[in-house]
Amino acid sequence: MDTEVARARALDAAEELFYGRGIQSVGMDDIRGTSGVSLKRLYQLFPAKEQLVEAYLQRRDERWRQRLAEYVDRHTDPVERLLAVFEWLRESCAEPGFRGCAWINSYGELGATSPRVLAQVRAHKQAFKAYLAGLVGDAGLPAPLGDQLFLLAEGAMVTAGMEASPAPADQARRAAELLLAAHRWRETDRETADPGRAAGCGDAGVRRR
Amino acid sequence: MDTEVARARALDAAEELFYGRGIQSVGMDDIRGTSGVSLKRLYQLFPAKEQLVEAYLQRRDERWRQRLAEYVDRHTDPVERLLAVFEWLRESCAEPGFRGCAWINSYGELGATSPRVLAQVRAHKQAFKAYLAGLVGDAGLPAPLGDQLFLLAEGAMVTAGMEASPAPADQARRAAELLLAAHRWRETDRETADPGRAAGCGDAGVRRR
DNA sequence: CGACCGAGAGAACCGGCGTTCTCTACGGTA
DNA sequence: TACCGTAGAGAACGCCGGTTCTCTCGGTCG
Repeated sequence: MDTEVARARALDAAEELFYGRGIQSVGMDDIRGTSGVSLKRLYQLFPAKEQLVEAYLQRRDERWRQRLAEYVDRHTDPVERLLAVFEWLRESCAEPGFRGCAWINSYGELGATSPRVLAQVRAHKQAFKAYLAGLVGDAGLPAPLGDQLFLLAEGAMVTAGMEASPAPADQARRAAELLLAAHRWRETDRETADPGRAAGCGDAGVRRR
Repeated sequence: MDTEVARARALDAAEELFYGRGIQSVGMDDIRGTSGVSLKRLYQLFPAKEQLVEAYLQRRDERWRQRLAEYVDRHTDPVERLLAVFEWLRESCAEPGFRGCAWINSYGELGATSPRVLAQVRAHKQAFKAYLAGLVGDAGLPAPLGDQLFLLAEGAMVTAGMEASPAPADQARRAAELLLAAHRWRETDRETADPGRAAGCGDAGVRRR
């Protein structure tokens, strides 16, 4: 068996088992059983379990972001591209075996004890946040919206996993639409009716009833 | 040592260690060392580690929701009570040793293998969501806002843990204000200018540019 | 054809951990 | 004082899992 094939099978098994059961609940022998790659080969490819975990998270990150980008690229309108993120999320959450965000789960389990895992988690979240920020910028919307949409997406993935339902992704999408509209209204308000308040980007415009 | 005291010390140690390091990374001997409660006593109080975990999550849930309610009860205005949730979240996230949401972390680690843990996690999230729904109802705001604020809060806790910063709680608070305003405007629009669209609660009012 | 290299299967090693057991000491009681 | 139940300290037990080693076998090259 080719080295590349063995590596791919090992990572396939790692993804299936680590994501489905949690990392510490899966032994290297389980990886061997599922992948068909012998222990000897496994340890040639990955000198320790931690590095298999790292490689699993990294490959999943690449694929995850690529699939997201492909889905988003089916749209050209900048606002539709933003909302497409939540549609894609909804599809992801509805897949069988969905169990929340792989990186958040890994963080809860190993974030405190494995610096390599922690680095992978942070890198993934940072990349996702940067991607959202790019979409927000392309739509000519203010940067804080990117962070807010990021929080909605995180909450949706976590909650969809725990409730075993894609409904949170729909709720997040509706919230995203409202936030979009709110930011746009605020921008136009600022330009036309009330330019003096442009500096304070806080809650001044919201509190009044 | 009194039984109640031993139980409390065991749970104190469990909370400190399980939350700080993850559950599977902490052995019963660590609990003993930190709590000063002998192994024999520990197993009299909790027949197995899983039940200590369960009790830890349950007691933390009670305290967590009580502290939240106390913070919220310092306000009387219904809208301020809603926003107080995010202020309290911000304070929680800023505490030293904050490492995200204990229940989300536990879900990632044991949700797939321990039904008792899974039940605790779901119960806690359901209770928090119900509490938010109550606040939203008290403010006379539409129910979907409760779910949306819930997602923001979840995202904020998770992200604050990973980034080791309370900033996400601030971002969530601003998003909450915008969502509140959006829902209110939509309500007034519906009553005054455009009652015919009241039935469709979807995105019709947002898409138009 | 024979020596060698690499790979796979599985045992072996070693430490860790959940759980139980033993031993000792102590405090209360007749 | 003698007895007894209890609690704590720590060892012991069994199992599991990460990692390494051994043995065997098939293919390759001189």
